[in-house]
Amino acid sequence: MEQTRWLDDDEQRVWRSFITASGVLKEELDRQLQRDSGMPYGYYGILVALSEAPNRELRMSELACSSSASRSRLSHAVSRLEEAGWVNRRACPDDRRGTFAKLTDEGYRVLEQAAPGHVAAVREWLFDQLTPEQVRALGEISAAILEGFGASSENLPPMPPT
Amino acid sequence: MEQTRWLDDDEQRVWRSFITASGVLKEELDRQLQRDSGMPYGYYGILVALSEAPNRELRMSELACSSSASRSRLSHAVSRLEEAGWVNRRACPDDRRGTFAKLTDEGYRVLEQAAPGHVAAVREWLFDQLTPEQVRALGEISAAILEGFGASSENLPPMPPT
DNA sequence: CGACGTTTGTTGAATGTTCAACTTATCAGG
DNA sequence: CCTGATAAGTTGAACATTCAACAAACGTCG
Repeated sequence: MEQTRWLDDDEQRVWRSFITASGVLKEELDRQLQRDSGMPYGYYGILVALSEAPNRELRMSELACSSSASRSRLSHAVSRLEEAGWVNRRACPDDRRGTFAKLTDEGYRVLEQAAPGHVAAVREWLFDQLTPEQVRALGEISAAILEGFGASSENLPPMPPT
Repeated sequence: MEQTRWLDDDEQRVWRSFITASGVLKEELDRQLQRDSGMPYGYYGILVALSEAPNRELRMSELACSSSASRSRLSHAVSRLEEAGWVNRRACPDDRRGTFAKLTDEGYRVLEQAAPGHVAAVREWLFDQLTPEQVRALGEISAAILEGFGASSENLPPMPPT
């Protein structure tokens, strides 16, 4: 094995700032959504992905991809969303292994009601803190990180309806 | 109430890229640490914070701050770390409400063993994907986001020992 | 002093996530 | 057609995190 290339002080600072900032931001968004709309951030992403799909439904596997969730997480999450009446499951006719998840009308209404507060929070805590130049840079940086995981910057996930 | 200022297409792309990239990165680090060292990322941060403290111990409240954890989360986490024999609790003599958490020798050894793999992962998935200019920009962007939460860029959290 | 508000830390319940195992179905080759 | 490999989705157990409630100790100000 090779010997470790430790982070120098600058890298150290950047790394800690980044991981802390993204963590705090996500936690605050989670809290905001939970408080105002009774769902964690991840569930919001699932509803958004469904809301943008044709007929507001997707195969579980596609939904997992769109919302960056593991199959297992999605399965559990959809069960909860189904209990809440926001999503329905439907068997896939073509592939008998498959399942469709479909956003219900009520789910869509809940999403419409949740979106403004969520977007306001994203704006306040992210975009309002950055210059236009920084926003552009952040986009490129994020894309580069995703590239590193082999995730094409295509089929990116969640956000507001309309 | 005002009417919502939705994200335009560019903002949309930046936002989704950012939240996805930071999420995937954190998940991969979590998986790497769990697999190679049997602890989640948050626990690693706690051990690092302790390792950097004088005498390798801190008041629970300071530790919570240093590792960006809620009091409750920290309390549960330290209980687990204590069961693992990596951390000890000790009553604070000055303030009888207080508790010190102290990294054990074994805990330090575990941390030493975990750090190289973790740093290698951070380097591979973050720094290796970015130009030096992007790294610099990411540092400033992260600091700006933290500023927005009133968190001074001071007392930033976790990373490798030595 | 002494009452009230604050800080510190813990706890238990509810919830979310992960991992591994499993079932069922599709697909590709022989 | 049959077999083995792969893919889709679910499940349960173990674990982590959140929230609200709580207990105990400070601190302060009348």
